[in-house]
Amino acid sequence: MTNMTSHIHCQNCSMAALCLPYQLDQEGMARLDTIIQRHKPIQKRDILVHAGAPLKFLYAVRSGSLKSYTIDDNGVEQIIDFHLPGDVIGFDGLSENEHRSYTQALETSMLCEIPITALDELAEQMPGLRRQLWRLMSGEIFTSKQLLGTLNNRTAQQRVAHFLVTLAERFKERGLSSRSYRLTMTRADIGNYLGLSVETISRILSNLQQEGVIEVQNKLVEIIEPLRLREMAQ
Amino acid sequence: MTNMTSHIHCQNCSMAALCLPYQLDQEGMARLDTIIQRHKPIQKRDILVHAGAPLKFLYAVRSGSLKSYTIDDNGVEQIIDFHLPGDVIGFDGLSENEHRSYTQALETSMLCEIPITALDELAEQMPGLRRQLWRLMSGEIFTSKQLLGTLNNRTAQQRVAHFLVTLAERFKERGLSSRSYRLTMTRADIGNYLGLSVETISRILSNLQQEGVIEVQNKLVEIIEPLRLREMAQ
DNA sequence: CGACGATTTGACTCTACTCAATGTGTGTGG
DNA sequence: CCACACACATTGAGTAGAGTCAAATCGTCG
Repeated sequence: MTNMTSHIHCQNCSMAALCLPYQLDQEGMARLDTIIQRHKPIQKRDILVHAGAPLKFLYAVRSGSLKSYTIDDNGVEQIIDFHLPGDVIGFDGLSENEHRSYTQALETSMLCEIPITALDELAEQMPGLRRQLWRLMSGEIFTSKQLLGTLNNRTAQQRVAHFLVTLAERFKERGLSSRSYRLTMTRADIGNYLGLSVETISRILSNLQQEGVIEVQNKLVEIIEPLRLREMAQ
Repeated sequence: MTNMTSHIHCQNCSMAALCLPYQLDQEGMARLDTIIQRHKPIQKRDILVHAGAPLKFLYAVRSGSLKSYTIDDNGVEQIIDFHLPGDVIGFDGLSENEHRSYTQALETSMLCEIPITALDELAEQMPGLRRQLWRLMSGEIFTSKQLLGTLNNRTAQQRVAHFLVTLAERFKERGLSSRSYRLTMTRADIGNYLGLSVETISRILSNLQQEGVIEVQNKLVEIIEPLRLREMAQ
């Protein structure tokens, strides 16, 4: 039997428009494809990278989802990101040549492995790739600063509403339903990320459901009134 | 009379180690220097860049300090960054080719203006410059995600202590005293940045002073017990 | 089927906010 | 150089939103 993953290439990956290949021509995509390794699937709870480990690869998410977190001086986990297909993991480590956070799978996930040195060489020759790398990093800078503003000066309800809206937008970009989706992270993860307690997350999801804005069934979320939810996020 | 600023070059700039020229050799620095314009000094309250304006230049701070902020849908200012000498402003705009935030001087400040297109061309030819650009962007990604973790799940006192410690570290990197410094931003700015009210900032600075950890005299801060302050930031 | 982790709900507490009043500094114009 | 005005900062009192603690229920994976 042939390797089932052997036919996966940037050229036919549905996430290409969000990922490194964005705006590359056929030849550029083919060149990028040659340096990329397909990583074996990782299982729920598996740790992809450890904070402090040397940064040899960036990883692009092909399917599934992951969370990144740091461990602070008190040994407390602090989630800094959730990764969906098309996201590139590891940019925060480039400055020190080592990973700055842990990244753990929230479900079985498939990844592409991109060697940094080969990527640098390719970026030298391909202005389009260089621009996309800048674009991705710049976007990450903006969204994390934006998030800062979203969390500061906002109530618990606004934060949760913002979280749900942002997830919906991200799913939509990925060709998935922005109306209903599955949360692969726990309530505790969401609370940690938003700076709220588990109980508060649970209560607010219940309230939003009672008000008819969303339907929640365990991990499944359905957004009944997208506009109202968006207003609540302000 | 000759232009007083004409003798300022990357080669003799004291901020070179923090800025774009880091780890470039003499020749590389000279090449970088040719594309950089010295911007005329900007005065307190002047706005350097407006959100939405096309991104033509990055700016490096040579002296002084600035704040960056967005205006949210409710017209409320949200400060996302304070810039000190050596910092590069504008990375968050690369993804959309326009500035994503406003940047305003907190005091009279001197800036270097770096044309993006020329920088891209130079980065193509100079691997060291490319690496430093990656390093700076990556560092910004890390610190803003780190800050997220610092603000979430932390009390007002921890946030303020963290803010003071971080400023001290940044002044130290810049060859200035990490023991005493002047806050160029108002208490309201600090509160906005940390997600706290002006009153809370004021009260906490008073408390820290009463406990003998710091001395505050208006804008002047002296850190009496750096270790204790650092502990309080945890 | 059983055990453990995740989630929900309730009761009480406390931190940081708001509102209000007063004090302090800075800068401008006469 | 001084006086006045305005922005900035401090301090106090009362309040509310989110945290903590506790207990019950639900789901999932051996």
